[in-house]
Amino acid sequence: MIEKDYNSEEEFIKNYNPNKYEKPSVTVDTLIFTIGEEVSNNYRELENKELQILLIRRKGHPFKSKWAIPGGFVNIAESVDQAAARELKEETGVENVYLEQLYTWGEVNRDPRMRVISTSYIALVNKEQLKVEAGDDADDAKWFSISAKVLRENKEYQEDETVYEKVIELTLKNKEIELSSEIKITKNIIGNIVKTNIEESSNNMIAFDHGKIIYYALERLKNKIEYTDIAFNLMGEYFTLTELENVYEVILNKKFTAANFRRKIEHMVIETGKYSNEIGEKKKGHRPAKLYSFNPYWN
Amino acid sequence: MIEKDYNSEEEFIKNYNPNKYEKPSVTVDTLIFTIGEEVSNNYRELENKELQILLIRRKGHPFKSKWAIPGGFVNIAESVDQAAARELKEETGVENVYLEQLYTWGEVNRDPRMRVISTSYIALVNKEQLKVEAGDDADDAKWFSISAKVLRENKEYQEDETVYEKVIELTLKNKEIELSSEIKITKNIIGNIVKTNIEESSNNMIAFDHGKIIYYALERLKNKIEYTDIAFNLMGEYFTLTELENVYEVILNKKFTAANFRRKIEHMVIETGKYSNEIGEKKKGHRPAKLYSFNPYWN
DNA sequence: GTAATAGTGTCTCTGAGACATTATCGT
DNA sequence: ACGATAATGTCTCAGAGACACTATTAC
Repeated sequence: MIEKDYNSEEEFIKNYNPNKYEKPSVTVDTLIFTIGEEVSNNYRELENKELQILLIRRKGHPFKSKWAIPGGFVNIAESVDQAAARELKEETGVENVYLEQLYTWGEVNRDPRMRVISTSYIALVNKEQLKVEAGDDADDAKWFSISAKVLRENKEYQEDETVYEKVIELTLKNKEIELSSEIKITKNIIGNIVKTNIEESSNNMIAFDHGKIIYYALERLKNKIEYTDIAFNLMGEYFTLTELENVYEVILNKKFTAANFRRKIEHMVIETGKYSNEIGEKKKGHRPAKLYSFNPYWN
Repeated sequence: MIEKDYNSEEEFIKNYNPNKYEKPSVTVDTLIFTIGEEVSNNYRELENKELQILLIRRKGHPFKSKWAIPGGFVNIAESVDQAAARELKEETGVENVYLEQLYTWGEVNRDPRMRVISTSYIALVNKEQLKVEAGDDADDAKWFSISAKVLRENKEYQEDETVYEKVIELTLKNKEIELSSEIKITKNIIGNIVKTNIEESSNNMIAFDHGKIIYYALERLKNKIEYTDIAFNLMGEYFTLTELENVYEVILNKKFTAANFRRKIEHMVIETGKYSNEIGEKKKGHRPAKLYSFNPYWN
């Protein structure tokens, strides 16, 4: 890069040509997660919880009528964070929720139209706070439950190289439709250097590389829920410990023992003195639970 | 976004105008970390280890003659990952080292010339593998040792809001020069929602927002070294457990007890049968140490 | 012998997990 | 009374940390 030697920074900037290089387009995608519940018929039983993500059916090309993570272009006058928050608000009406940058996807051929670099964000919202239940939306946005299954796992010890492969099937479904994506994770170990590669080998009705992105987000959630307090972003103001436990179980896809779970998180919550049968219409045929709130001083 | 309704995806793409929106420029910055050592005069003593980062003195505007993380524009035909690897190779000559995406910085006024979105990467290299000791480089690249000090910490419990503030002083220095940056971390807790903000309040001879980026990378390193094997990317093929311990200590800025540290990482290493006095010219006036190598099967 | 690092053994404390037991509600 | 969830107590096991101790080298 050879440039004329300007004396002052001001002079330099005045003469700078910002279109010297061909530029990629930059977009944001916001993965909106929430906890949904299936109501049960039994008056005694609690609702079944599941992790859900909001997807949008594309109206135009490319990937017309396939399902995609909501997103759009970053305007020239807004920060990338702001663009993500804007997309979130447009789609769900909510603001001031948990919003964390996930990853920037920079492969050359992600979008058939042109070179697009996309920064993805994770948003965690509590379903009670959603003004409009998405799904009524003109956009054809719907919540999909998320589940992932390991299809294959393989480790090969060669001479100078260890290769680890795992194939995951990601399933996104609701009452009307079921989407799926097969993701292959490859770890390549040579000497001390571990290289990890993620690719989407096949996919059913999911736009772009969004299956891969959802998988990546799920892994991030699993990690962060273990050592941070992000789970509380999915809770309402008051919650029972069983509800909180369900959120952990749904994201980590494993069961806890109630007694152990309570000890694990007791320093993060505050007893409110309220009970689950006092608020709302949740009359259940069993012992009412104490309602807790998040303890902002826990660490 | 109103678009004509094309019948096929091919037709749509052919007619798509990729310059409908004004685009930002996209750059990559690669934070190159290594472990450096100060040789000691005492024949018995081991070298003092320190965490170092490679910075470049800017030759042109803006921020002329200030120190910056090496980086550059993403070419239209290369992926963002490739751009980061290319920058790394240009600067240090190394390839096939650990390279991890850190974060994408998308504030509007990061660069006075124009709108620049920058994706930063962390590279971990072993100094022995560096062909050219950077610093001889025509680019005026130099290694700086990194240290961070907490200047102030404050927690305020207001009615509906908890505000936590921490001010960190980041110091980057080598024999000739000392740079510094003051970084303010603010946590804002309202209800269940925790928002974290990082800003650079002041800065001495560091270009752009690079002080903030280095701080962010340091935090990532501290986190990941605890639950992954990234530390081994900073080691050579053979190493002693004391060397490994030093790497952990330098990054985490705390001391371990040797016996405990050994138990902690024993499942990640393999005894090689070699000893530290057999390789190289490291004749030291104390008991020679066993040499270990990374155990790729540890998890 | 000395001064330095290398390496091991033991104790305590803490947190996670398994499991058993009691409490309380709506029907 | 029944069937569900709520809540607590106890035991074991594993890992982290503190600390004391022994081993081995170059000079």
